[in-house]
Amino acid sequence: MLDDRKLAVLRAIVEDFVQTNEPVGSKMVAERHVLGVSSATIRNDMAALEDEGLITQPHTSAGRIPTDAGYRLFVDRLSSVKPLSGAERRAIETFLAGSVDLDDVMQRSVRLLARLTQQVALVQYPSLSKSSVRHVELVPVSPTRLLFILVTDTGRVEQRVVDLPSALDDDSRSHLRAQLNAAVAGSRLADVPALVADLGAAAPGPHTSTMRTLVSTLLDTVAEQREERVVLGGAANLARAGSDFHGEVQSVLEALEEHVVLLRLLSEVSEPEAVTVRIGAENQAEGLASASLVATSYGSASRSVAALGVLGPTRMDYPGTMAAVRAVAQYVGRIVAEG
Amino acid sequence: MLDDRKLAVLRAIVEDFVQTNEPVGSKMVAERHVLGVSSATIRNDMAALEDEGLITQPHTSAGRIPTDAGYRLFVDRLSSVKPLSGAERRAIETFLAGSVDLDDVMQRSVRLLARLTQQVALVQYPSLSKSSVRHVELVPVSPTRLLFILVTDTGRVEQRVVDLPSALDDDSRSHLRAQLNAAVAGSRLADVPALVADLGAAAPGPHTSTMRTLVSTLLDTVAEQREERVVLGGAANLARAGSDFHGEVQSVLEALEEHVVLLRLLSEVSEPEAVTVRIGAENQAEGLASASLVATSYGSASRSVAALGVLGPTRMDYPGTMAAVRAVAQYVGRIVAEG
DNA sequence: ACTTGGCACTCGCACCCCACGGGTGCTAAC
DNA sequence: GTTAGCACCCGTGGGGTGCGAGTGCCAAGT
Repeated sequence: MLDDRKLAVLRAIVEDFVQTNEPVGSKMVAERHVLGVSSATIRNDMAALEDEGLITQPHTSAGRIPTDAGYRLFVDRLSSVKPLSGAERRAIETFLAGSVDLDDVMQRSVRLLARLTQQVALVQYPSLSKSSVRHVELVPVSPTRLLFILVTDTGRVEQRVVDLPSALDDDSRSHLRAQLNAAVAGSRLADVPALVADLGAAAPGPHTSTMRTLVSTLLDTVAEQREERVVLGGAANLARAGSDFHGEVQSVLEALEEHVVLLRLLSEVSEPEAVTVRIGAENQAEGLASASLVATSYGSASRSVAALGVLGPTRMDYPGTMAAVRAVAQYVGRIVAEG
Repeated sequence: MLDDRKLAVLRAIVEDFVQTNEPVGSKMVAERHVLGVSSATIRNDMAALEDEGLITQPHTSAGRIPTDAGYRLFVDRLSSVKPLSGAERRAIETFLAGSVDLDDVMQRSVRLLARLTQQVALVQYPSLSKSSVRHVELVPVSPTRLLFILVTDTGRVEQRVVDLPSALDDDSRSHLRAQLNAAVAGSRLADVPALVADLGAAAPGPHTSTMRTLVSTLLDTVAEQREERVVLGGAANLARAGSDFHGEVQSVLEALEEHVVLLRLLSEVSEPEAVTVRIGAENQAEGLASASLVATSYGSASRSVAALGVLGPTRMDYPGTMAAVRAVAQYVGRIVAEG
């Protein structure tokens, strides 16, 4: 049904349409690509491709444009990974090199990605649940109040003000801190709930209830809702590509403010080392029906700690974007693993 | 030159135009507002107002719309502060009540402000330079590396990874921390440079160079570039008001990504307790020529610690926006002062 | 069986034209 | 100083039209 030439025609249509943003007709394909057949033949092929639901015409007697399914096929079978230019690689390296802390890395990455792809970039902070505890610190703020600080091996620093049930002197504080660190330092945060389960109960002493408060703070910090963070950039690129979103720029912008939704989307790009592409309606999200997500996870070789990617119109340079996303993910992964 | 009636006409024009988004003509003014004169008279007044540069007509024989100067006059002399509805006050209170830490407060405030005003909201983190040191903490990460944490009385927690010149054992670390805290805890961050000036030099001991490293980290943290942060929200509201920006939505979005620019703008709203309005070209910023900034500072009664506000089209409900900004600033100020 | 040239047909788009109507400025009267 | 009347301006929108890109189909060719 779909012989090689028909696929070549599809590829030609996708490539031309991405480049020119105009419905592409049989004649265009015939003359801009060397397929060795006439426009009439291509017309027939295009009719077949349309029957398969891979392309469509915006209105009768205009050229064809790819459907979501068409892009999907293109991405899956027709696109070859476009290697980055040396200049781009160097740009990535120098851009990320000067980072001073995790916030800085996230911020720089998102800007970099937005600039490279000319689209909206999303970078997720390392998941707490995929990080390990490096240290827990208790900083006094007032006799009955302290700042609970959690530092992970991925560089995240989470803090939380805690109201204590009773006053706490320096020695007791040190003691509690030592206990907490002994229990959880070095462990995966995912395991923390199990590790501290008995800590509140089993430590009878003058500060049992304080310890219980601290433990619940710790658990709360790891808890679902607050554990994930995402930063985004390049929203201005939306305006430039505005027409591609069929006047739905507003709903895309609204979707971007729903970090919860973005995090869900990012969490679905599970497979490590591979760049995932979600095209149009494949994104199960309000307002992103004419948008595509190109994302991948990042981390050290052994484990991925979070995801990053870009969001753009379905009419997007997939090979180029995928290459950029993969490259940035590699660098960010390396930096986070070191830091 | 500008008698009371002419001003009343200007007010009518501003109000109607803000409401309808259509150039308002003399007839409209005559019938929708009770000025006791005929449309012909109003025509004369409008001619005068146009001579003064307060209104203009987008094209010959259309109604008039206010110029930047017209809005300016309206804001300065013609608008009465619109009190918030009880429902709004309650919304603010409940919305901000559940905040758990500073990040949370900032995030909630920005969302709240965006929703109340239907515009882009900007909230600046408390300036480090206007905060005091509550505590400095040194968390070991490896023998030659530690996490430098600075906690301010405004709830900000800044951290920084520091590479040490030599290994540091626990006791020395405690000692250095005690020294640092003794020197700066409780003082204004603005005064810190002076306070630590001699710390590096005057403390001869095995860890002089380590101390020097820490001091320079501390100074760096307070330094201009990284000290200020701003968070924004409600960008989707830009799209809704898109037409007001004369197709310059993109440049507005770009401006929003330049946090440095936003911070400069916010820093110019110095006067405490007053809501500052910058209209159109008064914003000395690329791409914000058709935007207005309504902002104010917030903090406790005694001192302001930062600013917040909203950015919208010049065609904006100034009284309502000003009321919302002021109210949110009051609540946020109170919360930050407590926390 | 596939390919190709030819051809009639279909629309979207850009363009033009013109009537409509809201709005103005002027003038003369009050 | 205010008002009614009036001529005039011009942007907007609807209808008509020609153009051109593109299609689908068919009959002939390989």
